Amino acid sequence: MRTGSMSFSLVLVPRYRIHSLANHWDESLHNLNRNYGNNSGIRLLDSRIYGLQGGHGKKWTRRPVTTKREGSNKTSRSPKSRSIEHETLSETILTSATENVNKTELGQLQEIQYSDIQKELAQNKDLTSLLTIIVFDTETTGFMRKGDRIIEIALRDLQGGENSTFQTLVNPQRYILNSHVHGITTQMVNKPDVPRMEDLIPILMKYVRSREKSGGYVLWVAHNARTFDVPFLINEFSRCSTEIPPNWLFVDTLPLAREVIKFRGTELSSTSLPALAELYKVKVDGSAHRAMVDVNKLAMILPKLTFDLKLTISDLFERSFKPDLINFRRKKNTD
DNA sequence: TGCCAGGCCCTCTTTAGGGCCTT
Repeated sequence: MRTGSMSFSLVLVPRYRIHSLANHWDESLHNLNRNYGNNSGIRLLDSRIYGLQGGHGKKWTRRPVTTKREGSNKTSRSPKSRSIEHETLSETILTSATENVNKTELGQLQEIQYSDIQKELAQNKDLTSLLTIIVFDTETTGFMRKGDRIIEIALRDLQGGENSTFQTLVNPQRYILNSHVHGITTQMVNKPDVPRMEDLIPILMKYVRSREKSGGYVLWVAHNARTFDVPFLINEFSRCSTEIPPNWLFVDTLPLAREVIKFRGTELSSTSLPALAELYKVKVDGSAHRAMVDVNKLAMILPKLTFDLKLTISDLFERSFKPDLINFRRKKNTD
């Protein structure tokens, strides 16, 4: 098991129950400021504390590939299969027969099923008791979904509390040619103590499960998530024959930044993460383009962004998407 | 020979083109 480069943080405040978006942001921001203001509030823990020995111990169930067809980036998951997943979350059963469902029907069912989830949660007055909001970021070997690989992943549970962050390098088992961007070199990741994605995924899933509420959903938030982080995540899970849990939903903050620029005008020079950080006067110590640094930036930007746009948790949730609804279409769509 | 990222948004407009955003 390659776990040596993984780390968790212990934020020195107790966990608390989220009552509202404002409370949620305020508390999270407070924790983040407290811990990053003096850069001393986070202690890195030995990964063994979290019990990371299970990767080869068969503690986790690998699920069949359902996110990608062989030789294609298009999703192979059908709504029929998803309905099964909703019923038996831990035992996904897929058959080749699901491949034959009419495409139009599939699209309609996808929309219906997902909107049902959104409706259910959006109408739930105690939405915050069901949602875990995780800000995340990935560093990769490049921009190409097909060929490039994730080499670092970091995430922060905005609920705070013990072990609210997760960060690790990932061994892509290849040379890294864009070290000038993030400072992560081939030598740093191609080591026995750096987990490969197949080692990491079960650990990551167990970590997220430890953060999520019973019967709840996990809202993953990233900047440009829809066309960058999430497709990379989908491909990595697919390569490892593991399915992204059906209760994971994703929010892209890039469209939110575009909305802000409409009424803020030239106050926001662009919709990039650095521009947002500048607008909201967010400063985080650390190397730019390292995953946890960008996670902490976005974690501090998010409450300001939602405040500007007057978004509630329900609003944020309604803007979320499921990974299997991402269009893996070619440029100049040939569908 | 064809591929080389791709979804979204804006503009000189949508039967299109180019820039932005992510590494």
